[in-house]
Amino acid sequence: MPTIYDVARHAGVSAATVSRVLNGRATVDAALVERVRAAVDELGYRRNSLARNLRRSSTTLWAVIISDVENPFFTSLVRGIEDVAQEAGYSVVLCNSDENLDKEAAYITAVLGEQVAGVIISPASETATDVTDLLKGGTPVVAVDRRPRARGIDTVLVDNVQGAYEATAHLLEQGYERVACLTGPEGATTADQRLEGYCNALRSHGYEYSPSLVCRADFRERGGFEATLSLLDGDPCPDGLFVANNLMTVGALEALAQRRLSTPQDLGLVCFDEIPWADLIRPSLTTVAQPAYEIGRRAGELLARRIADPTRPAGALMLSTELKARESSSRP
Amino acid sequence: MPTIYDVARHAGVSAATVSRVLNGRATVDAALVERVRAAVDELGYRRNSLARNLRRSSTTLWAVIISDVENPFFTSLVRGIEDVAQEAGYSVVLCNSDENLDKEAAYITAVLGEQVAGVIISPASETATDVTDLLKGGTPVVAVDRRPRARGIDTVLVDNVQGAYEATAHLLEQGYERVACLTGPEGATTADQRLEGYCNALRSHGYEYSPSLVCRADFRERGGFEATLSLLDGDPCPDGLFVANNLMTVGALEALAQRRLSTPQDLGLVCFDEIPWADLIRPSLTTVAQPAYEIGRRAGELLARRIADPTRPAGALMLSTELKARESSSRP
DNA sequence: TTGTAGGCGTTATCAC
DNA sequence: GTGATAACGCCTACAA
Repeated sequence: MPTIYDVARHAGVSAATVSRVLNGRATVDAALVERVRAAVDELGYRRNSLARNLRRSSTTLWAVIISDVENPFFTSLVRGIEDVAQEAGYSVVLCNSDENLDKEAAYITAVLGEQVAGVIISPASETATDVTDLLKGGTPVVAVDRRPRARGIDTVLVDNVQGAYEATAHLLEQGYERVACLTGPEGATTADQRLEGYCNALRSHGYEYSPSLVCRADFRERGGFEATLSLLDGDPCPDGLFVANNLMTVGALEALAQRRLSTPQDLGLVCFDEIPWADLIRPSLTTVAQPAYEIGRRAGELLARRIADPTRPAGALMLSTELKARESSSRP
Repeated sequence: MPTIYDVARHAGVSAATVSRVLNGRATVDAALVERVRAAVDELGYRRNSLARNLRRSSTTLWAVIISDVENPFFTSLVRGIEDVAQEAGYSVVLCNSDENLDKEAAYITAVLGEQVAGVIISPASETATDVTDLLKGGTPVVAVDRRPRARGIDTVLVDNVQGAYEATAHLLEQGYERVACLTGPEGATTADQRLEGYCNALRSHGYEYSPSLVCRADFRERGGFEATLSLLDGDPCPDGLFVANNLMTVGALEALAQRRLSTPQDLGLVCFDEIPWADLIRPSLTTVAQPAYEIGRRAGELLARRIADPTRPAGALMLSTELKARESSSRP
């Protein structure tokens, strides 16, 4: 692999001049530029990013720490980030935390050593995720989806309370009277806020909150399946169900199929998170769509801006969800 | 940020010794090890990977170049790669080529400069994708999903011909008589091989190949939608349809819905690629499942092995698909 | 405008 | 077993 010195020798200039041409900063005599470019082509020179990174003590890498790339919500999110990153000249390193705090902490440490230019993280836990090491190290951080404990971090969220409110209100207004809520684990802000929205809707529509109509699971398919079965076995038996994320909804649908219950006749169903196949299943599935791609884009833009100006005050962005009423919640 | 020299001073040893302790290669006196570790903790020292990378002229990064993370097939694939990578101490950089050769080429160039430890690529084109630069630079490469032009590359594929054969044979054996095939663009090996399997099945079942029952699209939803409509308008009108990938199948389902045709009564449907919601739609969808996660794992393992021993002869792995017969192809 | 020279933080090669 | 020292390849004051 030729170095910048080989190019310099070949072009009859100094290494500094080659560097200047390559980086296009200072002005260089047109004739020299020409000779340097020719030498670069002839030798097939390519800049060694490792040396450059060390010298500049920074990389052009963004780390994205999320729980699981196989979740369509995170997939779209990552795509949004990646598109912005590419426009801004960064690459994206993927880190699946699997909601596992140890894995997440290991990634944070690794990312510190790698001197990534920035981090976008969906904190596995509001209370236990610790990004202070990153902040201390001066690494720009943007949080998405969930609010981090540390303040002063750029954040992109959706209005979970409002989204869950609309979902629940929609079911109540369709005439369902015993609407249950299947939400995520305690301590996850998304889970708690969606439960809060559910409660608000009950209250504002004159219904009483019943603990036996609320169940928590782990935001995964298996958990959704079991939790739905237990809700169906409860007393009172729900005639409506609001599920707080996409994966648990898959489990809920399986539970309903197993019990031979159909929507919207036996039970009205609304799910938080847009689902690619919501329109394809019969009956089609009513969802509270999160703008996942847009969340990713905004997070990427915030990160780029913070990298450019580390002193700017941190901002929190809250995007809206959109209720997409389909068949599963339309009371016959 | 403390450097290795700060640690050395603090522990009263040389930088070389600190390095030895940190890398655990050479044997160091137990007492010194202790002092070094204490100094590391006290100072909160963390290795600067940039300097290490430069010195060793290598990184612990794998680049994964695929067309789109939003495609569930690639998502599972990436997950498989990522899990192996983590076990082996590597991180994964994501590169979406969008099936765009320029973007792909740009990533290949970038990846060269970054001196990644290895590359896993799903080539956008068999003929036009050029990985020779990578090979010349000595970067280990593993191809997945599609066969690259250059030989001597580790490759993980599925048996597309066999999978498509089974899909088509299944439809014919169910009694569908005018089975159409919607495949991908010419030149994509996956598209061509799946078409080949379709043709083989027709022949072995005594049916004649009819050009008007074959249509090519771009492997995307929109293309699948339009191609399906044109197939339905063709003569003869198909009573069965084999769609060569997941995204086009979404388009096909939309086209069928628009025409108010239902499976399996009006038309038998089988799709290549497993689909997360295949079991949830009604009627459920018959698929030819690719072991996407497994492909990713195998590719990761091959890459790790090649990095360890760059001289080992390249191997090609072919995994099997599995026909998952569900309702959409079960002739009433 | 161009060249010289020093150093980014680490690891590997020497002597000791 | 340990310590000094020289790179790895690039960028950037500073000097010319």
